[in-house]
Amino acid sequence: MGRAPCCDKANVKRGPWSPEEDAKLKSYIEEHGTGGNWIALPHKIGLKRCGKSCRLRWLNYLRPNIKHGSFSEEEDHIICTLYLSIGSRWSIIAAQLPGRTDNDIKNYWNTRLKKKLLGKQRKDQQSSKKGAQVKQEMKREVFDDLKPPSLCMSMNLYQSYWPSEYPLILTNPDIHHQEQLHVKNQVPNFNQYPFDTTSNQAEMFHHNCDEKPISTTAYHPQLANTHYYPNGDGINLFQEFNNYPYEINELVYNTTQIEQFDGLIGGLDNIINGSNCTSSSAESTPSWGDPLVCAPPQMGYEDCRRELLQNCHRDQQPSRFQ
DNA sequence: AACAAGAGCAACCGCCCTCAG
DNA sequence: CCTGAGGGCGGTTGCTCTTGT
Repeated sequence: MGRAPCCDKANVKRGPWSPEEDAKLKSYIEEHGTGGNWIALPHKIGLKRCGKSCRLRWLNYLRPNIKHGSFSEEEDHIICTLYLSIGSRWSIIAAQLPGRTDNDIKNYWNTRLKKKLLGKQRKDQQSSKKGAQVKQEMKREVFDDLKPPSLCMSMNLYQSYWPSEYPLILTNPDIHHQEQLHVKNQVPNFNQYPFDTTSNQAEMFHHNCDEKPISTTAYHPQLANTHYYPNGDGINLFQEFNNYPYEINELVYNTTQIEQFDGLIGGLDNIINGSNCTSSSAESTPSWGDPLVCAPPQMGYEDCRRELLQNCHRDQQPSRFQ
């Protein structure tokens, strides 16, 4: 048995809202509120609209303090940084941008920011392409048919917080296609641990890193509310990374100019916690292609875990976190 | 000037989660 | 505990406007 529709689709108006409908909805909600029931709302006002449609119209367009118009550079930066950190959780990203709706941000990302990012990347690549890179690209064409190299993304997230004495090699998750992206020098060697997409990736990481590096999430417990939860054995750092959008994986995988992503990820601190990183340029505010120099973690694994748990507890998270 | 292609965005769709009965 | 309604959210669609030829 299928699910009952929320409204009689044959008898509701669809398509663009008229100014009259907007005015009706706006004045009613401003006077009476939503009443906690969107489905019943249109009947009360005499609107021939689906309740969900009313909700969407109110949230995305009619409610007060909605910001329309172009996005600022700072907003761009926040969106990109959070997208790289938490993926397409538009409502969470929107919560960091007062006046912006998740729908707005989603549209903005899909139509402009994504292209801006990829366009910049391609331009950079074209201008600096050398023989080895061409070779790598040819090799990658074969690889395109395979699973996106999600681990590259997750590894890269660590970069800003990775102690310089523990340089990284990014490795494709597919053990049969170990094309490596050298981020800094060498070691540790992830290849020695058999990898498949269903294995416990956190365990592997844990093993290799001697518990020293801490995830961005661990530094920013606010984001832990989204998905990254500690379990009894530590923090499950990787459970979401397989869901990373392909183009971001590709971007990270493809890039030889990791500094750009350092800047993005390191910028999280500026956005959420206040600065823990310093820009390598004279400006205090990081911008595109502006490498950030981040201090190595001051906290150890246990410290971070404790802090994360405290935050979970404070925010009344379910007991599974304790 | 006319047409096609592309870009931008509002709105819809449908799945998932929560919670009341 | 089970079920179904409502809300929330991410993905997608399709209309309108702009730009290029």
